[in-house]
Amino acid sequence: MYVTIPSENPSAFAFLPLCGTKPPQSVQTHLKPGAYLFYEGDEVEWLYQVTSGVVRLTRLLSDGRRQVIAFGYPGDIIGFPATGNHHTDCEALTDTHLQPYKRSILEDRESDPNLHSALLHAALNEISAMQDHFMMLGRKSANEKLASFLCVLAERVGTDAGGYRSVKLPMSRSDIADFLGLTTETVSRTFTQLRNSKIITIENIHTVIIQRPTALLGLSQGEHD
Amino acid sequence: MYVTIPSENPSAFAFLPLCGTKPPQSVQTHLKPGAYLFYEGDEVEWLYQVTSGVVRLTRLLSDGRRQVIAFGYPGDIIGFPATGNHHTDCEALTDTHLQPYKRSILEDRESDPNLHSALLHAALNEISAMQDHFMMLGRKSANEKLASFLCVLAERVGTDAGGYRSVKLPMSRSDIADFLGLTTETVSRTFTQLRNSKIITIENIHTVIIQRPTALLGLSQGEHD
DNA sequence: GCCATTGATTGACCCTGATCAATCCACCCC
DNA sequence: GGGGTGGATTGATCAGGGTCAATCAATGGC
Repeated sequence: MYVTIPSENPSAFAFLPLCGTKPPQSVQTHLKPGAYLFYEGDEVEWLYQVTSGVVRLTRLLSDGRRQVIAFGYPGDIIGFPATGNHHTDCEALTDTHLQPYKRSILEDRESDPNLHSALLHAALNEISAMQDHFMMLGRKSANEKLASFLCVLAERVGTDAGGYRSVKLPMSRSDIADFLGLTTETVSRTFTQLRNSKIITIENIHTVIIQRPTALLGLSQGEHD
Repeated sequence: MYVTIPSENPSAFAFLPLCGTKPPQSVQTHLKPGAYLFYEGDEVEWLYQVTSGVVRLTRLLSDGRRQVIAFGYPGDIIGFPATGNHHTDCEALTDTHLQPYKRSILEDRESDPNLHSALLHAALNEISAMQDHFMMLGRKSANEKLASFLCVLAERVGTDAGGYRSVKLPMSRSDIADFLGLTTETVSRTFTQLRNSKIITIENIHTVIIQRPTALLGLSQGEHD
């Protein structure tokens, strides 16, 4: 999941045609919170589609700075191989179920044409979403970043809570910070600001309710207050 | 071209197997400086590989903020379609020659298997390079950003100039700024800093010579001074 | 139940990079 | 050659967000 420009609203995350064949023993299809699916440098053997749960893809700099590349929500494909190796670490944030696809399906067109085509389109959508995310990282303020993030989550995985939209945040504040290019302190302060201006309520640390979605959307697009 | 982590050094930008067939009249294969290849929203009919010259891909926010998504250097593929429409504007910065590929080659596996496979790999490499670029936009200082940018350019398109590496910068300072998530003033000041610390010399506004490549690489990775 | 641990929040302060404004410079056209 | 134009540089100032540090709150172990 990337923070894309709301107006575009691709939203059409479709589940790929799942292959009916049972995956071999060697593949992970279920992760407990905190479990790692792969590490940076590992050989890519499988792509995965998240079917339930949330994972986090991170990249580290030698001095410890971290960037959360993406969160993997149901429907998302993770593990696209450029060279033969993973470029990120992947950790489960919640109980997560995965549908594995052999990497060769992407490279070898014959084995399963439909799946090949579906994975290809997922890769192309990924490129497009990442382009939008550049704008967010490079050009948006802390306010706009967090508002955009909440808008995208509300749209994609929000649930109804008494007429309002409720958003679960399985990740920590520092995960959010490293995703948006901020610090935990700034993320925390920005949450507080949104709460004080009655745009959201913070039910608990992992759940926010969006009280004024239009105001939030406005903020995400650069309107002040 | 994205600003990737230098140590990885993919660098292996290979030209695709060019199709021998003459492209139809309707396609652009040559652009003069300032000419646009496509605009955001245009229908994607062709992918292009830059064979010579440099193009710039940009995305605009309604309030005028701009993000340069990428520069297209020889070898780069531009115009990957997610939906059927372009998500960026594309302008030539120099005299540019392009090799067009029908979009259908990506989607239709039959027409040209080799080319299909080559384009697919280009797309996967693109994803990987963009992930590195996230780190740069989200987590690097102005110094590190510009140093990284110059390192990547030196590696990729630098030429020899009396034992030193000379780098042509066909883009304006504000293009660089919008690419790195900075302002033109900051880019300009950072160039001046690099010049004052004798890491580069600025031959003219569009050409820099790298005097101390190791120092520049160090800066790009977060070493101070 | 009590304390230790870890993450979140808040506060005080500072610094990097943005903003606003004033030259400067290269290039071009008469 | 003179002057006009637009991008680049430099300067002065400001502010958004980072840093450092002090609570606060939730969780877990004993």
